Amino acid sequence: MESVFEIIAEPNRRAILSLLVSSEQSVGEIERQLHMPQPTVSKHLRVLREAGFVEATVDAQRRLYRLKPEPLQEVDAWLAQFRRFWSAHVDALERYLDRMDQPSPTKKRKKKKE
Amino acid sequence: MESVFEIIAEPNRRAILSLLVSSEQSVGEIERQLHMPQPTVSKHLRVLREAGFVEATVDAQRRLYRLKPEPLQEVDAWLAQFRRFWSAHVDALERYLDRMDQPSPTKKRKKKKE
DNA sequence: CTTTAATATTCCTTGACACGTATATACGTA
DNA sequence: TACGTATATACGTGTCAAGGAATATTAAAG
Repeated sequence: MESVFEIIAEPNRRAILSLLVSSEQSVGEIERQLHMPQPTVSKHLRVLREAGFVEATVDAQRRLYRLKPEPLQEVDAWLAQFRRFWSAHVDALERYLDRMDQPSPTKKRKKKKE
Repeated sequence: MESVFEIIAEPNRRAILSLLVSSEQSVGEIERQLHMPQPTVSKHLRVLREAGFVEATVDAQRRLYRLKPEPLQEVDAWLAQFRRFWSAHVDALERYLDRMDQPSPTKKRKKKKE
């Protein structure tokens, strides 16, 4: 389990991360909100913790987990190389649709979305 | 292989995507630049194609593969929910560093949070 | 000090998938 | 036609990670 991409490939782990974005949560709270068995939650949290996605503080018997930004920023950094590419694509599509708008009604151009 | 996250979990597939961001490439070109066996390249391209990450056009015996933006934008959309969070973190860090920077060398530092 | 609550860990099984090797298909050309 | 090139697919294999069930650990409460 080396890369951050493998970590977020697991749907339950993504769900946990999404849950933690609002505020820190205990294991039991995560368990209840996501309807997952407790050992499953603990095991995924362990993976997330060791990969640096979350950290925990002890509160009596509870562990409160919260998000850490760095690994997700790493994903963001990898995605950055594609943003230039797809914004160029959107521009090309818009130019294309603009050209389609003018000509005769025999073309298949459909309605524009609001 | 349902989610886009599982697709990009594989390092060779990420390498292929990064290669294609500059321009379209044939299977053989990918094979040579990434030093991967040809069947491996073809198999990964199949996965990427079926997931909508790439598309191919036929040029004689060659297939020219190029990037499609939508699936990567989907990843970007998922990441969006965390940007608010980590920019808040960066802001907090910057405020902290600002407080550390401004005072004259004779002043003492604030206590770190726990 | 026994019990209950919260979380972590262990063991086992199962399935997915990445790889290598070999072969198949398709196209162009002598 | 036969042949070389480019790409795709089939098959067998090993690895690894996720899930379930049971148990261990730790802390608080009684």
